[in-house]
Amino acid sequence: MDIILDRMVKYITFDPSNVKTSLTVAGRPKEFDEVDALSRAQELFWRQGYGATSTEDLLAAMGLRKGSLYHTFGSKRGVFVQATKQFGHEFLRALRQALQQGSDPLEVLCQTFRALADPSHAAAVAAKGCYFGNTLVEMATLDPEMQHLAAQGLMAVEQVFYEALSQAQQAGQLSQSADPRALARYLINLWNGLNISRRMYTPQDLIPIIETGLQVLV
Amino acid sequence: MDIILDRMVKYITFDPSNVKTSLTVAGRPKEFDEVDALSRAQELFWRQGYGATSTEDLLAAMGLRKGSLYHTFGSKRGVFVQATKQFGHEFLRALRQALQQGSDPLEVLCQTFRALADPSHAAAVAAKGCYFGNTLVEMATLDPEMQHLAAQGLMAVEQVFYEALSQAQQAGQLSQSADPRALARYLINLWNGLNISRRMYTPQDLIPIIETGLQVLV
DNA sequence: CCAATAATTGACCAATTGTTTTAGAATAGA
DNA sequence: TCTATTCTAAAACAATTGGTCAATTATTGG
Repeated sequence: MDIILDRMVKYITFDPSNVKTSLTVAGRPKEFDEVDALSRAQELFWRQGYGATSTEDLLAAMGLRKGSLYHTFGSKRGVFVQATKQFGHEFLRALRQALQQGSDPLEVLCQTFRALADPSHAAAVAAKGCYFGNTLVEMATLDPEMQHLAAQGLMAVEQVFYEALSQAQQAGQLSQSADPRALARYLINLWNGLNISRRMYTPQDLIPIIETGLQVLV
Repeated sequence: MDIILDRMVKYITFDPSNVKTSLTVAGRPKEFDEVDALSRAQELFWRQGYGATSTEDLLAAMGLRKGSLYHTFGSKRGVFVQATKQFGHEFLRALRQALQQGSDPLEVLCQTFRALADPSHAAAVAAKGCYFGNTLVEMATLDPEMQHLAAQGLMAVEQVFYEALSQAQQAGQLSQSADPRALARYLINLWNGLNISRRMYTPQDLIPIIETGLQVLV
């Protein structure tokens, strides 16, 4: 992958004499799909965290042998870094699509929070919670770089919230005196709180918490 | 300890013929203070979590040899359980004292949250965060019993919040239509959120989040 | 002093950890 | 076909993991 990317860069940037360079490269081709393998890793890290996931766990889930994993990703941590980055891209793309497409972004925003108290959603995702939040808590005292990566993810979510709130304000759904940046951060904190509270309250009990939390928007 | 407790129970409940039973018992006495040792363990679990703390880490911090640790606590998990219980008792005692003693419990409650954005507090505790919240996140998918223990701790905090809010309501500081139970849970969620948000924002940036979060109380 | 009990010590343990190595297999380009 | 390159497979690795054990030491009560 890196090799091909490297070639792509050269392909585009080099002078015309090199245009004929192939995008592929000599050598045995990969027998697995990197994106797919990272998705499996993602799932494990999401459910169990980094420390509680062993390399053997990863190998089994990704369908790889040690050689392939270490050749491609360098280390267990390397898998974690790439899986986390991939999750970030996927999650943010989906979130942006949900919040930017509807005609009423404020309503979609509220529904996004309310969905966290939906029992069906609860069964599927609540056990895992927020990938960023989990990683941030686990890595905070162990790996500053990973902590930063997780924090970056959440700040990107903040940005999406901010854009939705700005849009709502321009549409007159939000008081002109409201501060969309401050509200976005407040909502991130509500989000983060629910990542923990979900594990101690029933979906039923989460509803009033969410409604009280969203009160500041109306 | 268990032995002495057992003797204490017998001492109190048995018929007078057994009153002479000593509270101590034959055998070599413990050379370390259990409460103190658990405090050291607590500190480690708090900072690094359970998985990232090895038995060797524990032995070094607690000043014990393997034999003593396993004789007294049974397992690494046993240390975790007891350290967590001890933390719960200590933390809740301190919190109750802070909230129940002042003449203005609502004000103390707000100050408790504002303290989370105090840089000096940040340096000391923010890196570790909330023991209950951290444990809840880590144990949620690994150890249901420990998850329950951590959740219990947070629900006890909820109860302390509830009592402060009820008191404030009776004193007329809170609208009669307010629901102290719902507000207490909302505040627990604010608390839980800050346990994660603290790791991505500066203390400066936490302030408006906290103030917005406390807005529902006025 | 003796028997019973309990705590400490240090050696020992099997299993698992993340990682490396070495040999071979599969491809592209010359 | 030869060479360079990349990927895979399997074995081997040292280190660390959480935990056990037998022998010894310290205490209480009779």
